[in-house]
Amino acid sequence: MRRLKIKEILKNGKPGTATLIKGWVRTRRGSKNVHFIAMNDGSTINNLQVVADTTQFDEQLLREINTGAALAVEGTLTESKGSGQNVELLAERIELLGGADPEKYPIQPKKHTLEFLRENAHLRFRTNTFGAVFRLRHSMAYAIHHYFNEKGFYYLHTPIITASDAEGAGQMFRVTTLDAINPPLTEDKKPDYSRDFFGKATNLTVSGQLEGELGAMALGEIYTFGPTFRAENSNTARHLAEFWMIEPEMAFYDLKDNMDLAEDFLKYLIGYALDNCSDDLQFLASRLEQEEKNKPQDQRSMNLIEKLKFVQSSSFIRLTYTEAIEILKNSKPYKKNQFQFPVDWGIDLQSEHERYLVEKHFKCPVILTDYPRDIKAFYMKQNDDNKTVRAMDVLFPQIGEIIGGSQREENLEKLLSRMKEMDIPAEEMWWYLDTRRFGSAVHSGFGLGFERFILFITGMGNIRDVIAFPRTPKNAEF
RNA sequence: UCCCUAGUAGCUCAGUUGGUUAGAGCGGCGGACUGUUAAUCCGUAGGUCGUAGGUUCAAGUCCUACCUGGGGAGCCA
Repeated sequence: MRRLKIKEILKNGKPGTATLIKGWVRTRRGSKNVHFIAMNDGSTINNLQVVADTTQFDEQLLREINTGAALAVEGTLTESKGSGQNVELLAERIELLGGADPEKYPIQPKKHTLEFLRENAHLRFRTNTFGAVFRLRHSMAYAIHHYFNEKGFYYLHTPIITASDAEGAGQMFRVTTLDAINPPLTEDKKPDYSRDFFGKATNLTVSGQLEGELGAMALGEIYTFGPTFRAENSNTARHLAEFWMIEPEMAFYDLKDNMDLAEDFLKYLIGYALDNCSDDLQFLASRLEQEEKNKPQDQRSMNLIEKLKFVQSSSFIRLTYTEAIEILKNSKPYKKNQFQFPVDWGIDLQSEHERYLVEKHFKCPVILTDYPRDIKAFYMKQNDDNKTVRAMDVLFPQIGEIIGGSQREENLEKLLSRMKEMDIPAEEMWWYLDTRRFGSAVHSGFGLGFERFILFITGMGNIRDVIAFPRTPKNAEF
């Protein structure tokens, strides 16, 4: 008999059909005559109830059907006599595929804290919450590829190992095969990377952007979607040492085209989740509502699904950094001295400033543009005012910066002079600069932190709970 | 990395100004129950109080260091 997925049975199952399922026991309740087994196979958040006539099965077998055990169940689909489900599986044959010792199995049919489940990350997929999170994560990854494919973008695989550390996007992880205790040394007693595997010092990538630009300047529109590594000692609910990033890069796009794409892209993904993941979203939404009940009234936030619909239907507010500084200087918290950090043109905005703009002033996603060039990367297009660059940051409520991007500097001389000012060795970047030497053109791109986006979509609070096996300082378990 | 905070049973927590045999709920185990919905009811076992030092007649409780988690900040996606 062919195994059916529970998702399919709950959707299309006809009473009277002989059916085989395989999955894991969520709960078992029993009485003298009948046992009820809630089965989940990961295909959906919903369980299928298996009904087993106690007298027809071996007592020892029933005893071993504990939470966490893997079973194959063959039987007849029937209309449920109880409330709570339409159909259930009347078991005729139950095979214990793998038991789960109830004294040792850590996942109980009760509410666990997210912290505890994080320590059991290998088993947390078996909970409703993490099942929902990881099905959503998959759907969003799929939707991202679908979106770009429909728009004629090409998926470009940029390297994971890179010799350039020019971008300066944070500390990098060194990749080496040199002996850690006795590396070959140069004359001035430093590790001799010329004798390393690649003949030079190499690291894990912090961004695929620079290589992405090379692809865009021939293929037109590309995107990368791969792992990214930052060796920053960041200990927050929004940072990972290993995370996934989507970086589209488009020839002939100016900053406005870039913003239009970013906004349309985010809204498409939200719409895809609403249309295709409603069971999981519904579960996460009600889970969040339970949590919100413990908070004081004024700190409660919008229902997850309402929030997604709101962002999907709103026009993101676009304004320049300079305008944002004006708004902040005229704000109540500024006048009452409630900001912890100063507000002045030229300084980088702090989270408290971004949060004020997004959550208090506009109450809507915001795209900030045209930042002072001194606080932004070398490759950003310089404005004619000689002070600002064509950068854009998309700011979301609670998450903060979810997208960072810019129009790129396509003028070779301007790019070179900026690199010189910032002490970036142009010789090592010859390949990057060649795009400006040969057939240069206006182009733009941005980076979307995948996990930060999944935080937004799922309403989860900690980035370590939206990636299967989080890598953070002092944590590389599993 | 900085500031704050926490670590007590498998899990979630209580444990008074330091004072005798460390408590509960859930989970586990045993039993009851003709269809349950994280079932219900009765019974029962289960603890080097994060680790290492120190103060004290006496430390789960006070002090120091370290480890780990959480909240906030910085860096950023």
